[in-house]
Amino acid sequence: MLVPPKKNQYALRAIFELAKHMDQGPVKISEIAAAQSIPLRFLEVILNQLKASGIVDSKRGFYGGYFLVKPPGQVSVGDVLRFLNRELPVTDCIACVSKTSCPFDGRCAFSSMWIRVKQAAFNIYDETSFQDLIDREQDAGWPGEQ
Amino acid sequence: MLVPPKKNQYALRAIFELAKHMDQGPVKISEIAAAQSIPLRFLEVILNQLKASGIVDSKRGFYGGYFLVKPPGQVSVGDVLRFLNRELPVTDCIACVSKTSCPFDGRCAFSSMWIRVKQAAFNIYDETSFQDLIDREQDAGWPGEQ
DNA sequence: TTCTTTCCTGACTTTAATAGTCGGGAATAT
DNA sequence: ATATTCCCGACTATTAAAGTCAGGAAAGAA
Repeated sequence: MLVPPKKNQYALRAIFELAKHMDQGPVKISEIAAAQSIPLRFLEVILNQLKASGIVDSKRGFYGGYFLVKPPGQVSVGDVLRFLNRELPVTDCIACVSKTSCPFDGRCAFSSMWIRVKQAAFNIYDETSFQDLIDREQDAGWPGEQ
Repeated sequence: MLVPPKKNQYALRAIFELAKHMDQGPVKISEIAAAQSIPLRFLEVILNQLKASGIVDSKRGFYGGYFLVKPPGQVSVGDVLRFLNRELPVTDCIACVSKTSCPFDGRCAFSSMWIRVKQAAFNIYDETSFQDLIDREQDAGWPGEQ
C-alpha cells in the first residue's frame, strides 16, 4: 500500500537518467538499464510505452537511443505517473476508488477521503520536476556516478 | 496505484458499521457482511486480525459479535491502516519505499518525495475519525440503511 | 550492398500478492 | 444438550505485476 509499482519507479528513474543527459544526444536503453539497475528487456517495454506520452522520444540505429522531448524543468513526476496510470475503462467507481462498481452507488462515506488523499499525492507529484530531482541529488552532496 | 486493497476497504467499512452501532451490543459478522457487502468468510478473517490492534473486540455465543473498544471519535482511519499495513520485516528499503533493498543504498533522488507523499496521505487518514465519517454520511443527506 | 547496432512489437512465462474459501473446533447462552 | 456465534489454520483461486523472448525494422557504418 502506497508503494509505487516497480514499473512506475523504473519509468521515473529512466526519465531521471535521460534528464541528467539532456542535450548530450540519445541515451541507449542498455546504458539506462545499467545506470539505474533496471532489467533491460523490461525497460525496453516501459520506455517504448512512454513514447506515447510525448515525454520521451527515440531514434534507432548505431547512434540511437532515447531522449527527453522537453527540458527537465518542464516535466513533472505527476506527468509520468498520470500517463502510466491513466485509467482506460470508464466503468471505474470513482467514489470508492476501486476497480469494480461501488456497492453504495457512489454514496459511500469514504469517497471524499480517498479523493483528498489522491489529490494530496498528486499535488506533490505535480510540483516535482525532474530538474528538481537533479538539484536535490546535487544538494545531498554525494558523488553522482556520471 | 493509490487504490487501497480490498482488505483495507473491508476493514474500514466493517469498523464504520461497528461505529454506527456503538453501545448497542455486539454486532454479528453476518450483519456487518450484509450491510457492507463484504464476503462473510473473508470478513471473519479480517475482523479476527483486527482484534490484535485493540480497536475492536468480540464475544462468542448467541448474543455474540464484534464491537468497538473505544468511541468512534477516538479511532481514526490511520489507526486501522497503520495496523493492517505495519511492515513486519525490517529489511525494507525506506528510501525507495520498496520491499527489496535499494540499489542506491538509500541515497536515491526520489526518496524524500515518496516520504512526503506517504506523510501527506497519513495526515488525512489520521485526522479522519469514524465519528467524522458518520457525520459526513449524515450531512450528505441520504437515507442510511440502518 | 551488407553488416552491425539499436529500437520495436507482440506474445509469452513467471512470480507474488490479493482475495476468497473451507472444515471443523471453542465459547456462550438458552 | 443444543443452537449460535466467533475462532483457527490451512487451503485454493484469481489477478496484477514483473519479467522474458524471438524475431523484425530502422538507421547508420563499412
